Amino acid sequence: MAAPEALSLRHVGRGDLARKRGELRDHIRAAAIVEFAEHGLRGASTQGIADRAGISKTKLHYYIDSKEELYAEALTHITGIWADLFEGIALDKGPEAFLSDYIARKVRFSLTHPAEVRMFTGEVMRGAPMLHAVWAGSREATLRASRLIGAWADQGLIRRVDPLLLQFHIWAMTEAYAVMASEARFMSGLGPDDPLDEAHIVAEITALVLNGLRVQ
Amino acid sequence: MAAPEALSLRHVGRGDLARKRGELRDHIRAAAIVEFAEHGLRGASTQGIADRAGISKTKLHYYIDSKEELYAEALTHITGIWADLFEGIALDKGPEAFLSDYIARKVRFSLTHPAEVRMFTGEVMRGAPMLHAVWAGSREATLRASRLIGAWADQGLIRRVDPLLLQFHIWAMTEAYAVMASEARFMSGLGPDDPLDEAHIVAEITALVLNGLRVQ
DNA sequence: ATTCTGTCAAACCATTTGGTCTGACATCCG
DNA sequence: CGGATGTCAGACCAAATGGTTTGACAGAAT
Repeated sequence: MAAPEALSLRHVGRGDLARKRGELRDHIRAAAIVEFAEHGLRGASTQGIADRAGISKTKLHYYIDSKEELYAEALTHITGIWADLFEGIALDKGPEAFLSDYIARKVRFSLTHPAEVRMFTGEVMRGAPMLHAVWAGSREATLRASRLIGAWADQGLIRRVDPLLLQFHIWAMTEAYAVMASEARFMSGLGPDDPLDEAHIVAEITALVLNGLRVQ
Repeated sequence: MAAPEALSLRHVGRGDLARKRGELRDHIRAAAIVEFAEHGLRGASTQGIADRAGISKTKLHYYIDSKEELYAEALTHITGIWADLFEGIALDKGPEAFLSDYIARKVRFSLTHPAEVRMFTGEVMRGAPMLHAVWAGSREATLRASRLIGAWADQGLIRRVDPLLLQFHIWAMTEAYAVMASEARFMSGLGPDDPLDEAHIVAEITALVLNGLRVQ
């Protein structure tokens, strides 16, 4: 197999050791997420992670204890970013404003952080053995959103739907642009590195959902 | 790691060797698909495949040449089933009939063959290096469907949409019930082995799409 | 200067991996 | 019967894996 392209590691002036160390850990995690996204926990190799990070395997193990620990840390890092993404989203401006904002944020994250979404999806695909703890918290947010959607239906603002399945469907459509990005590019006639049209994607999903709910 | 449960291998009377041989290959492929779905090509082990098939590693290698060959054969097998699934679907009965049928078939396949869908999705996630040849044919069908959807819009039967993205979104929603089945069960409060409600899922996706397109 | 701490490469190690070799046994064909 | 062919388990092997040990070097503190 060809050596993977090393991520660029911006040069850090010596003297600021704590910061340098933290940045290197971030850099390693970013490299690891790409490797885990492509090969899963079992298929990922520490050598592959080191190569992607542009460091030796020894240096990698100077910063981490084990592959499993790095995997778990990357997963919680991702779920943390994910939760942060929806801080401060407006819950009280009605279905159209909320759904438009929600969909736009999800699509943007999928396009800017495809490796993160893929690694997460891979973990879910193999039964999510390490995620049930994380999900316990996320389930709360999901149920809260379900009640909100149910209330909209009560008020006649939208057609009555299964709120949980609606969320599944929005997740599926928005995350698809990370998961099956290669398929989307191929079918669209784009090259492997051409950018997907974020505004167009957001507009199409939003229109499908708003019309699908018969938002008033 | 605990030994994976071996798939049941129905006893085959001796004497019918050709049939027995073919059935054993099918049995091995089924076991391999489960292993590949869970661990990807690199993470899958031939020992794991042999264990799942309930045979020795030697016996496995008596029937296959290499892990890669088995992987490729499983992929083409899956795409073959997938193509067969849509033989004879009615193209001329208008959007509602077509979309309802299409969604129902996709959901059913995801629920009855989750490992197949997951293995395929895994391959797509890692850039689908082995699928571009397969996709060349499938792209034709996709473009044909796009023209059909465009014609519906021309006739005023549906709202105007990007036909390609509409297909992506239907794929994403329907395949999600294989890909993120564990997440769906968790969020729904179901146990890991409880069945998902196929009719309900089909109804919700179909309603979202038909309303989303403002089908007349 | 010396000692201590953080950083890192080369060599190394035990285990697991994909895959083969040898040889046994069974069945079919003459 | 006897050989040819198909089927399969156990021992085996080279390579790759995750991870450790050794020791070197740099800079800061004493």
